[in-house]
Amino acid sequence: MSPDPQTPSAADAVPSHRYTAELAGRIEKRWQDHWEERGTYHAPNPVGPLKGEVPADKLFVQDMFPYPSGAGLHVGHPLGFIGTDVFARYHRMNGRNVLHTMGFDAFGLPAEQYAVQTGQHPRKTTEDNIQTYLRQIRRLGLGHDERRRISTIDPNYYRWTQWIFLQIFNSWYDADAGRARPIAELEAEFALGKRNTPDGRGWCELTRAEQYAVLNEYRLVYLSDAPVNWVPGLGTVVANEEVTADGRSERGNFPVFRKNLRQWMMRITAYADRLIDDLDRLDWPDKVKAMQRNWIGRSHGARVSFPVGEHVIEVFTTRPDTLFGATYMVLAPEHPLVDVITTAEHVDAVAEYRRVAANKSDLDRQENKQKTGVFTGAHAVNPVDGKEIPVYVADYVLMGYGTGAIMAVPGQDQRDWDFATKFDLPIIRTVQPTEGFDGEAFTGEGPAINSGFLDGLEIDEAKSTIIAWLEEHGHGRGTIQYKLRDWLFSRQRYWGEPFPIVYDEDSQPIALPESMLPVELPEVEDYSPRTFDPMDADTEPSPPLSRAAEWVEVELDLGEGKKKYRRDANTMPNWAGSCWYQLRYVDPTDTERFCEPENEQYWLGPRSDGDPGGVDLYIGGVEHAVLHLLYSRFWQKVLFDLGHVSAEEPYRRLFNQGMIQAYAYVDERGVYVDASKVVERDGKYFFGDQEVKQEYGKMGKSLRNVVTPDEMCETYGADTFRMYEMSMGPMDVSRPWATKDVVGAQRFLQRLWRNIVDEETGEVRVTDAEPDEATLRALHKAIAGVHEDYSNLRYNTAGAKLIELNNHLTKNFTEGCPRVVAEAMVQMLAPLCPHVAEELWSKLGATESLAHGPFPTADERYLVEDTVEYPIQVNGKVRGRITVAAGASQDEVKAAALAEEKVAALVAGGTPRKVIVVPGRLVNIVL
RNA sequence: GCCCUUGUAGCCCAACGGAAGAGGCACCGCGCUCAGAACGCGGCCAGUGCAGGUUCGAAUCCUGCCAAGGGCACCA
Repeated sequence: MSPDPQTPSAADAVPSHRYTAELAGRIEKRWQDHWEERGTYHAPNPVGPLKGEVPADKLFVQDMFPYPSGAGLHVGHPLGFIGTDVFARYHRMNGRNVLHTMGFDAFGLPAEQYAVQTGQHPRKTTEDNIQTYLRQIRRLGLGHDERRRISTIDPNYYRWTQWIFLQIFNSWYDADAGRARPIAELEAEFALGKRNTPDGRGWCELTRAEQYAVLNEYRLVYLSDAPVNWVPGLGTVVANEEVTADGRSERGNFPVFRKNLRQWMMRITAYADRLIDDLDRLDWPDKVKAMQRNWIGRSHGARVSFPVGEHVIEVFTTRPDTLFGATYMVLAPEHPLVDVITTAEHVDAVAEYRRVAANKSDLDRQENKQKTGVFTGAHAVNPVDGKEIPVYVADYVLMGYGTGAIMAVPGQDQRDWDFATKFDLPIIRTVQPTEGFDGEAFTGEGPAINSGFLDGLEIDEAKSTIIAWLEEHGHGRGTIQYKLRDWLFSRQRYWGEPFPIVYDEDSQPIALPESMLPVELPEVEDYSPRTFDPMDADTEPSPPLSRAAEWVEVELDLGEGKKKYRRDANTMPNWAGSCWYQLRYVDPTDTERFCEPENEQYWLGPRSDGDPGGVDLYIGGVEHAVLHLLYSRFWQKVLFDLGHVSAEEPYRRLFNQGMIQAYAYVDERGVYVDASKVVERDGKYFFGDQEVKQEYGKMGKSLRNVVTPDEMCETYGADTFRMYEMSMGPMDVSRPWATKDVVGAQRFLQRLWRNIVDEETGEVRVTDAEPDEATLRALHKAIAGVHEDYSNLRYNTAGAKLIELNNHLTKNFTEGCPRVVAEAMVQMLAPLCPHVAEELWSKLGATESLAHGPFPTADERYLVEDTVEYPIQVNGKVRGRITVAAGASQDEVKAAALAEEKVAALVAGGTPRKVIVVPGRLVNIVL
């Protein structure tokens, strides 16, 4: 073991039983082995291989699924892991059956990329990384049930990912019933004639292929030829959620192109309403709820039809009440009606405009907010007043939202106002602006004007009136529009779950039967995705699996005798495995089912009326707000609808931990220097003799400011590291890492150790003396406070209360502190610093681990004071103090306050206007 | 541009609408030491981003502004 760098020469001066990093290291290793050998953190299930005695009171705590990166951990990563561990330990000590474990989300691009660089198989690199990761987190003393470790790349795991995919594939959304149902039930409805086929023929008259084609239109997973996000630089398509606001891929930051490709989609839009509405039932941060609502983007409005000759332009608007103010219309450049309605003399101009628009990237469109457009020569008829209004083509209208066409109301919409002023189009206000309004478009509340039969109505009333009118006259209808799109579910990668789908000679997708799962990844020569020039939009994805000819071409008996089929060569996106892993944690070794219903109900089921069920506490970063958390909720709801699970939501309570950031330093050349070697002098920072500039940001290799948990454990011990990390601030606040502050946590543990153990002899130095009143008060106050703090994830204040109590002991008991106090303190310390607590607990004579308690409870007697000191305020300023019995009535306190010498002088015989007595706090006299 | 979050000692952070300080780091003094501190004791340090308002009383509630961080962004 390397010598502690901070005490280079004094090693022999250190008492042999001092709680040093070296001793902490030995203690930690010993207890980690002990826990593992005895399965201390094994949580029993009601049924199945992990069956055991289950207390009714349970707790399921989960960390967001880590990806086992090759770079290893920095001190920011375990923040959440330790947070869940403290919570789990606290509840375990208080008698609950606590499920806490950690597995790995191990498919993904980095392993593939690393494999390409090193020539190693992604499985090899991934499994190596997992071992490294496990070694790193083991050192932190996390109380995981190791039996429940899972990994998405394990065929025994992805077999069930594929199984769930098939469940979704074999379902359709019954909008009338508001839930998913098996596709077989739909087929039965067609067969019985309860439901008409698209062309009206009887179900039996259709060929099998035609029947498949009809059903495929309903499935919750379907193949689509719609435009998708193609990323040549990655060689794969990605989901909308994986495209950043500036039109680049979240991973790799490559340009994204819209391209028509045949891809798998999941019909998440069918669940849009439930995904929004059920947010109200979740204990989640408002921020995340807001982001999901935003992403789903539900807006209420109307579809309105505007005739153009014999054609009809349908628009979506959230402001049907402003229909009388529609002075022109706009089609998106890609709108199919553009070709149809453009008049001969405008054809050239329109074609030119569309050509230019097509070549603009999304970024260009966004950066240039100057309105552009061109007249089509056509006019549409406003259904409310029969007026003819011109139809334009402009790229400020997007094909991807609503109907790709709008009615323009410049009086109430700033974008339309801008366009109208530029093209000299009329502007009619249809909402009376508030007095003094001197802006352009008015978007506020007000009565309708210039709107015929709507005049005088407020916006909401006008909306419902006009919608009723539109529906009555067949010009439109009220509707709801969503921003959410279906989920693009295929990727052209090697390192992911293969689809359990084959194609027959008609290219119809056919689901493989459950008995053929898992469909395992084949070995291939070259597992790299074929990537292209990132800017080259005219490229095609080429999945690595398509090159595994002997895997793709298969002969199977799918009920029609042995036939040749072609496998789907795509793989599932990274998110697939994390959509359901909480269910597998519950039943990790079940070979018959993805999760046994009894176990699911016990750990995840609803606990009261209206409770959606789910994990009791889910901690992770906010970056998954709309990706993982939306997808996961979607899968959960499908499984719920199909009767496979009892919980409607996967994660009942969500908590976002903050990010640990760090200072970084750049020299004159702008090059980052090793942050650990920078020293501060007189408010300036120096790297050697060179002055450097301080920056602040994420921890990372490129900023040269990484601090690892390994080095913290080495230098201070895991318990000190845990203690420090939890006491830096509240869990949800981002804060800067400061290695120099860690020593505070270490000093605390040393003092606590010293209060119980003789540093010279190693003997326990507690006494059997009865603690004095003040000590009992301090103890029970700490107990009460610590309970509060642990259950509310306020570990920083819990830690402070322990320090406070320990400081009291240090000051008052130089010859050893009373045993009862020492014991309670060790128990309270255990969730934060489990190793040293176990060690002290056993030194105090225990033979059982502290993992399952006991945990002290506060005695009310010591929480109430006999006497209370009241500050007396006169007009808000403290002028004196009185001490009265705790049970004194308000009148007694008031009388005592007025009698106080300085106060009486100020009141000087007059009558105060008001005397406020706040029981237990203070008295305020208003003169 | 819109939405959300956060502004308290040199730094990280506490404080049911009720005396601004729980804890840690840094700093200073004294003690113990040949010496040192990862020891003991004690201390220094802010009036809560700014301006208003509500209230007997505001760090806390409300309004506006400023700053930092995050999300969304021509979504009709």
